[in-house]
Amino acid sequence: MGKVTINDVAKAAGVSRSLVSIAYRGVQGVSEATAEHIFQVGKKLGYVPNLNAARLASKKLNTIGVFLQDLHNEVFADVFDGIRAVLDKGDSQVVLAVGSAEPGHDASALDTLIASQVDVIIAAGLTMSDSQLAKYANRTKIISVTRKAPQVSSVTSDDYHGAKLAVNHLISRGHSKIAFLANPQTDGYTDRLRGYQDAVKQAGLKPMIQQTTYARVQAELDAVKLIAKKPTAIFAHNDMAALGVIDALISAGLKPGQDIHVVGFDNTSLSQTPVLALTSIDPKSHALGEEAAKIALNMLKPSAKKQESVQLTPTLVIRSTAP
Amino acid sequence: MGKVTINDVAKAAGVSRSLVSIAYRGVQGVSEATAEHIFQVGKKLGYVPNLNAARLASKKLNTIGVFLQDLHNEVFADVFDGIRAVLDKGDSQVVLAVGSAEPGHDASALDTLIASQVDVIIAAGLTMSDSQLAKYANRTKIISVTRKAPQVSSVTSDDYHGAKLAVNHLISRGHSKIAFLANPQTDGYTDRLRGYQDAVKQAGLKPMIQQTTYARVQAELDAVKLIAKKPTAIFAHNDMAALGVIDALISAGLKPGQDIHVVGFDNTSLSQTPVLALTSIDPKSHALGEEAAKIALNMLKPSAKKQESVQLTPTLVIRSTAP
DNA sequence: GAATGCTACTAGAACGTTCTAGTTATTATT
DNA sequence: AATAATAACTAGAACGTTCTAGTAGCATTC
Repeated sequence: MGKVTINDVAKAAGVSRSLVSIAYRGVQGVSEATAEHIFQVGKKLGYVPNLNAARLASKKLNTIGVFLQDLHNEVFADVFDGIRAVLDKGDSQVVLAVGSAEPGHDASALDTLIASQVDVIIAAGLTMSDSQLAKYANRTKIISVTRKAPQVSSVTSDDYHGAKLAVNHLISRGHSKIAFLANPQTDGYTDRLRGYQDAVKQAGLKPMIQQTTYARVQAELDAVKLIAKKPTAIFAHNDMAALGVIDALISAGLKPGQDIHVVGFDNTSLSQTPVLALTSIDPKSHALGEEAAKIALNMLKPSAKKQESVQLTPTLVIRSTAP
Repeated sequence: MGKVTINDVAKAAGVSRSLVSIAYRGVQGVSEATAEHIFQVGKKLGYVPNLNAARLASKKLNTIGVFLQDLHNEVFADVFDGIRAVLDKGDSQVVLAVGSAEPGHDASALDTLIASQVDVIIAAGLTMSDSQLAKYANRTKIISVTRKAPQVSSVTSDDYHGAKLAVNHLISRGHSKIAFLANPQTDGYTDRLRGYQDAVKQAGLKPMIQQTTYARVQAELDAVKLIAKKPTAIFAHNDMAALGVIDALISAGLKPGQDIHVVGFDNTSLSQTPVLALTSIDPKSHALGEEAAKIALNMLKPSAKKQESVQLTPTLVIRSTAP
């Protein structure tokens, strides 16, 4: 079980170590015949190039670090799919790190990526403070996805506009008591809040806001409080929270889409299922991932701009919880 | 932005490179005072140990590779939480790789983990063939989670028993036309199928089986076919498929839990929501992750057994789709 | 007061790659 | 026929750590 190294392959194939390296990296400088020979010997010996050694020795290995906040929220799976759709075509490598409910965990995940010497970091759903994020941006190239941040490259959806879309849809359907279930811990909180407030104000209505936290169960509890205030429609800061609202409605014997209308945010595959049929704002998560990956690839080039931000325009997807 | 190395810190702190290494690894051999001094200098210079170099030089770095098949399926998030619950306490490091819908992708993900020189691999939801998996097991220590495999360490739920639980529950409620929506591509397919068949046979009933694939949308289409055969209850191979079944029922104007009963498998947080209230078999995903992590830690020790397998006993969680 | 053990530290050789600067052949150009 | 250009290959120095074997100093033991 002793590890087979590049030297073993070189010796067995009767060539230099350098040539084996060239062959395995697939760069020019080796004849097709010898390359084939080297691969055969390598395969026989069970040679697998040591990625750590490669990353140490190589300056230009195009390693991209990806951070995902929460595996339980499908948004991040969508973003990751988008990232991979772009990256899989090229010759870059991906190092993954995921966050957790614990507060400081996203910082330590970024630390691990930096320690792995990634060239760029794509971070989706960071919860750290703006100032902490700015510090990281000083140390490494970082692209924040879903979370807007001053001084840092970001790929986001226009949360303000998305919130307005949601509320205006409800207003156009004649609602006058529109509540907002907000999560201050989540990306785009301030923008969605502003969008909600402006839309409500412009229609001459009164805002009705309830704060909640990340967990769906908590959203359900807070939704109960909100329902007690008798709104006719509820806009939830994301689909997971919207699910909490629907749960609360059902437990209260109310029918979503009839007694109270509900709009979510994220348009996850969950909202698309006929059971839920959740009207939701589509932030184009997959496209966010793609854009972030493209920027990441740009940043690998020496000519890269320091900062580059993209904002996509969300759309409203009408389903039966708010027809 | 030039990288700060251990040598820079050593020089600036007036100590040897070795001592800086000792301090940062937190091992014995440095006085508290100098360690503090080293950290201060390191912090001032912005030193971050290069993980690649460390992994290359070190023999005993306790690196554990984790493979997750599909970020869209919450089971794997649960498993990962379990893994982390155990691993976060120790001093091991985790390298993550995730699969995708593409067929050969899980093999290349394992290759990457092996190339990263991980000491053990915890692989959740592998879809490769038994023989291919056996080959990997020859090359590296590997623990298969959710997927049982001969000759390979595995942590699984008793799928046979789980399927029987589901079917027997339906039988006890008086059902006589119980269908099974099966996915041959998924873990535990054969066992769940056997469990279903045996339970049905023992009750003197006729099996009614429809195959489907991984995607939920496909499950919905296949569920439609199944419904045409007029079963009174449907057992789905997992929660995602059960969701497809429920979608199909609703589209057909039928009420799950009333017109047709539905049982899923995985007990994901989704099934727990009041909207769905899906009766499901709980394979203890979180515990599976924990057990796998414990075995992985055992395997790091030189005295480790070659193969170690654990099987947990699933339970039935009754909710309103099959009361 | 010599031997022993312990703590705090260091020098220098690994670890397995990549990369720069060559060296040979071989082919093309004048 | 001489020169230039190209292709195929190599030697050896990085890369930034860890680890083994050791030294110096000091307290403890007999």
